[in-house]
Amino acid sequence: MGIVERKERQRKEVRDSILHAAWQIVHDDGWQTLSIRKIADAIEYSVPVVYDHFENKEAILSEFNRQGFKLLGDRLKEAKDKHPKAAIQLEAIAIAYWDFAFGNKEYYQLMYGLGMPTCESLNSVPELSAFIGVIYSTIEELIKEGNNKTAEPWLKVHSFWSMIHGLVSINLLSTQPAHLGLTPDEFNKTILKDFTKGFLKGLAE
Amino acid sequence: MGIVERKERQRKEVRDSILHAAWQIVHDDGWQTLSIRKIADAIEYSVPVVYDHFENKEAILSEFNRQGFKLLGDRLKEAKDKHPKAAIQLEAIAIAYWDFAFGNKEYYQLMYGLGMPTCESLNSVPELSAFIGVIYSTIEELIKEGNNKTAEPWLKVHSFWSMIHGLVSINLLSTQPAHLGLTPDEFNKTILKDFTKGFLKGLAE
DNA sequence: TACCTTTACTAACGCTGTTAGGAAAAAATA
DNA sequence: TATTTTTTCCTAACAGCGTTAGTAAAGGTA
Repeated sequence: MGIVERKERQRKEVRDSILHAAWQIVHDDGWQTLSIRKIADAIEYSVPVVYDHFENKEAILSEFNRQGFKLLGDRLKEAKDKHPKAAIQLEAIAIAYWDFAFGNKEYYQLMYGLGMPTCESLNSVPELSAFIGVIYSTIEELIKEGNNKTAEPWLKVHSFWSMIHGLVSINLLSTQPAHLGLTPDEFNKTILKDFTKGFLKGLAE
Repeated sequence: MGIVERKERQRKEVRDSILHAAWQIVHDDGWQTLSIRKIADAIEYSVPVVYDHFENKEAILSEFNRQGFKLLGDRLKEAKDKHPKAAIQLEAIAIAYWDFAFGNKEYYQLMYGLGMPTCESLNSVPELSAFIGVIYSTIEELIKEGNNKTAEPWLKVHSFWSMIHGLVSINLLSTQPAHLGLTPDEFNKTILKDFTKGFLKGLAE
């Protein structure tokens, strides 16, 4: 008699409906508004039932976190496998990464812990343009000095800023283990200098 | 008679004490635990007093957001002004940026909206290493093909990943305006390709 | 039918941001 | 100085949150 099987099946159905409802809420109103009570309401069960399937709210988020990285990995692999040469593969990976992030903002935000309280900002902070200005003026100067006069300063500024911010934020989210016998700080400053070197070469042509 | 002046001074004192208390809480236990009640408790006033000085919690965070960008801008300017040549200035800026971020984690996290619910992770997600693997294998292949055999794949992987993530997350936080007559998407994909090109050059030596 | 296990509920605890309304203190006026 | 007005500040509440203890009902077993 398949009683236990049916029970297991029903259990899984409820679990899936929790994830489905959660995703709907996140999709509609963002991670910040996701709550256990809303999920319970959506699946037409009481609150403690949710806790029979997930230890706590974080466990639900973890599930999506995993899904997100799985999906991203798959997309990168797909993009890579479309081309035979590694050089072209790398660009395809970059584009695929970009498309994933913007085609699945909810996933990406969760995966990298984006989306804190004051996130509307960035645009509305006057101090931001002042700090960008420091980078801008330096790069402007470099273009003036170099041979690559057609280089677009804004483009280069964004590239430079992005690189550093990416490096920083990845390291702020997870404490990297030691690589190559270097401390994480040494390792990352090596990346920083390596990148700056390549960046300068791109400006000097 | 300086009654209004004294009142204004006292008002400012309370306002400052709110910010001071808030900063202490954030420094001790992180942004996630900051609450109006805790602030009120720390300044030995009741909750509504806080609302006499800040419209809401976000206004307090905005204040620190501004401070953060101001401080970052100043640090970058300092670093820049220590050197005469733009090329060296740029590296100094990169290092100063890094040092600011890790010397002022609280500011940086707020400024870039880092620090969501499931942020312990990144390390504990098995799917992450799978997705990194796709990038790793491609770069490994490129090093094998190129002339720069001593290039460190891990270093390059982190550099590549950081660049894309930085670009993505900055664009997810704020919708960039159109630059150079390109849509933001076009603009950023140009950066992406430009960066990939330079990156490849660095691998080929 | 009597028993036991599973399932799902109500109700609570201690938090959160935010605000309405009233008491007390300070200042201004008479 | 006494009275009135204004400012200051607090208590208490609303509505929401994650989480859990304790209980009633339903399902399966003997």
